Amino acid sequence: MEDILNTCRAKKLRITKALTAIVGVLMEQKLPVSLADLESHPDLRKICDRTTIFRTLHRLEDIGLLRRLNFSERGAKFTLKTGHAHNEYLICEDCGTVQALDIACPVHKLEEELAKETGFTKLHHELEFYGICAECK
Amino acid sequence: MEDILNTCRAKKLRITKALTAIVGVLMEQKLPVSLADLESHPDLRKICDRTTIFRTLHRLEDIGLLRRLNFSERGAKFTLKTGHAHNEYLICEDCGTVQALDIACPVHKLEEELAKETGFTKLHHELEFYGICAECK
DNA sequence: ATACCTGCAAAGTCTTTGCCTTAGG
DNA sequence: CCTAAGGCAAAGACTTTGCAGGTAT
Repeated sequence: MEDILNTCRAKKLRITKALTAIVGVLMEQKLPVSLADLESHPDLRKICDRTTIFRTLHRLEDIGLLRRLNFSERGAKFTLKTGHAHNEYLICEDCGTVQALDIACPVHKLEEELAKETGFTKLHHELEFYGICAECK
Repeated sequence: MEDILNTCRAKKLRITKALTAIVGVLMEQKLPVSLADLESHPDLRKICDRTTIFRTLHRLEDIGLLRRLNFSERGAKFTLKTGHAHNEYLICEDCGTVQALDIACPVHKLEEELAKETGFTKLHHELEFYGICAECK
């Protein structure tokens, strides 16, 4: 938590009540969350409105602390980049549940090769497996 | 083309002018396209409107001929599932260009393991690499 | 003949911006 | 103090739906 706030300070963000609350909520998430998820979170509902969350998320993204994911049909989801970020997810197309896969990155080597072959920099990836889960089948 | 239309017939879709035109345009695409891309395509612009394309895409998705992808920040993109579908893409976060990677699927084995371990069925995946391309850097 | 399909317009949903106020450094 | 951040309301950008009329089978 302090690490994150220090990075914010270093990047000239002001440490406001909203920022600390949002970072706090983001830290306790096991899965990526949407803007709407945050808006309705009890710790945020009363202290800041949607616009503040929206802009704060973008600031965090700009300074490289937050990753935006696009796997939901409608709307982005966000996850902190700190620590052991998961980049692989398993999603049921029927009930919509998402689980992070706790596996070694299966495309790390490929990513390095791509960087070499294509000249792309700052490579990262997003890998989602979709299917129908055991319950829904 | 005939294969696709036959599948449509088998699934009780009516073979309308709009359907054949949309399938035709989809077949000539090398990359996934958005609803807006289709709407402005010269072969479609005059013969059908956005709603028709929207609903046709959903019908094609329902009968399993079309895949919906979510990698663009805003709005879905679609690609036919026929033949050698690409499931891996390389995307520049600055200029937004997308290229399909012509590589052997790097997660095929993992996908089979997942099916076995989790009980998921109908597994498929979406893998996107993001970065900054050589020109934009 | 009868479902299904189409087009237009309108309603939704979620994101983004303008502008004035508040408060961090 | 000075400038970034917050809040409200309104504008955007797409997507989705209702309904009347057209068309494939």
